[in-house]
Amino acid sequence: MSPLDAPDASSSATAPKMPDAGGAGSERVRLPSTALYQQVAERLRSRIMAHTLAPGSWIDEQALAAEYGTSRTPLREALKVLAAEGLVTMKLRRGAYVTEVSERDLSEVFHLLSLLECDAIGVVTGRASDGQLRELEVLHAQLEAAVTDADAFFAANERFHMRLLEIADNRWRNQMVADLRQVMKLNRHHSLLKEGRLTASLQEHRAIMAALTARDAPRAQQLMREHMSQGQEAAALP
Amino acid sequence: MSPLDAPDASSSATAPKMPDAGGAGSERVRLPSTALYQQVAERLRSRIMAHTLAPGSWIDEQALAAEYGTSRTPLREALKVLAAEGLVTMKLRRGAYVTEVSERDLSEVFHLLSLLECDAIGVVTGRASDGQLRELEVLHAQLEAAVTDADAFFAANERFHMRLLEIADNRWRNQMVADLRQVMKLNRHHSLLKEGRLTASLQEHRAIMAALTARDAPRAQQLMREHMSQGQEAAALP
DNA sequence: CAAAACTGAATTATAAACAAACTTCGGGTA
DNA sequence: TACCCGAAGTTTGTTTATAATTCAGTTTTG
Repeated sequence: MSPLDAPDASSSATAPKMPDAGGAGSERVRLPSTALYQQVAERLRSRIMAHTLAPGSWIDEQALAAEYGTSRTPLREALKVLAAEGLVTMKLRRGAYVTEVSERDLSEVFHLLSLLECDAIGVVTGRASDGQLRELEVLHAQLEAAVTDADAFFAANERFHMRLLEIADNRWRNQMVADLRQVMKLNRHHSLLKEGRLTASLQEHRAIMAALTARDAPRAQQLMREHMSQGQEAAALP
Repeated sequence: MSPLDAPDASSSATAPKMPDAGGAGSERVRLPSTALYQQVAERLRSRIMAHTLAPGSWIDEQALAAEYGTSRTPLREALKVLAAEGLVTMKLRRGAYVTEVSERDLSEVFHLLSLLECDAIGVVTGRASDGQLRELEVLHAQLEAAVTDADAFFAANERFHMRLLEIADNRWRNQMVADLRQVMKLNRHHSLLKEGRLTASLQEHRAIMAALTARDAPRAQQLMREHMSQGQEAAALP
């Protein structure tokens, strides 16, 4: 049987109850819908992405455990997970620090992302149903509508790419892309919001969408490759 | 995926002394050159690959911890790492079981391996030094010499592919390929040793090597694609 | 005066203990 | 006979404690 994936999507925004460190709650109602180490991992990811935990900085286990109101064990388990994702690096007997991505790392990650997404879009042009293409058109329309709001544009862009990958429907590729995108976000200047870049990105998306509806796989792949390349150049410079 | 591994793989001069990992004796080694959870993870990987821990079987934490002479804590940390690599799957409140790879999973993994290795060989044809190509020729010669011994052939094949990736020199891709290959090995019948397949694989390698020395990137990629495809077909059937 | 070594605190790695939850087995009832 | 309910046992998740190691500050010596 295929292994069932835990329903805990990485975007599980439902943090039901934060374990209050004060312990004032006399109610013993506990609904551990997700493992504690996963909640801790998610919170750590957020802080790392927001650069509240800066790249290169060491992670103080007991300080963070105290802040989250847990013991060190779930936090250490979460650190192992994040290390496997590449977000932190573990040093023997010295703990974990937030991974620093060099310019070269960024280039390598972009290269792989481009490779994987180009492959994905090739699969999609060949296999997607008309309804799924319609779905992508809807997401693209959201992108068009969000041209004035950089944050909304970024979010819509991410939704489009993620949906594309879901339609391509390769569990392992999806996981790899998710991890790579996380690593990419470690970089300080992931600003695809340079003024000119935003409209340029939109036009590239428009062309990609056209190739998709035309089910022109080679063209879609080529356009995606250029799109990713442009994105890299926009992100590489400070 | 764990992109950053401890640099102990390289020939660093620091502590090449490896304490016996199987030391179940009462004597405690005072020089832990590697973290205990990593040793446990390595032993678990071996057992999973050897199918001593069968796919789909649940993992008994305290039984394994007792067998390894450790407490449950390092074992649980190792399980988290293996889960991130895709070797085991964690179920909330029910523990971990060895991941079962379906026929479809295998196909997906092969697809990605092909994609990544084709890209790698393309990079290598463009960037490798003459000395590095010579190195690959040596490894290929080992492959030719091992045509009579299936195990030796398998090992030489792995060395060749691994060296190719090292020369391509993308840390993140290397880690991804390593993880994917591990997952692939979960499958029972990874027998690339069907009688005809072995010599066919050798000939494919010969052609790939020729394209490499000729620095013909498109041809090398095409040949590698066919090589991986053949390998998949050979492995897919029981 | 500088450099090496020693001592102390702080932090990590591991182990053991505790509590909650899922599973299993048994009994009762429709 | 089949199904529902419940308690005991086993297993996981989390907390707490212990041992070992690193780092910083100080001292001592050449």
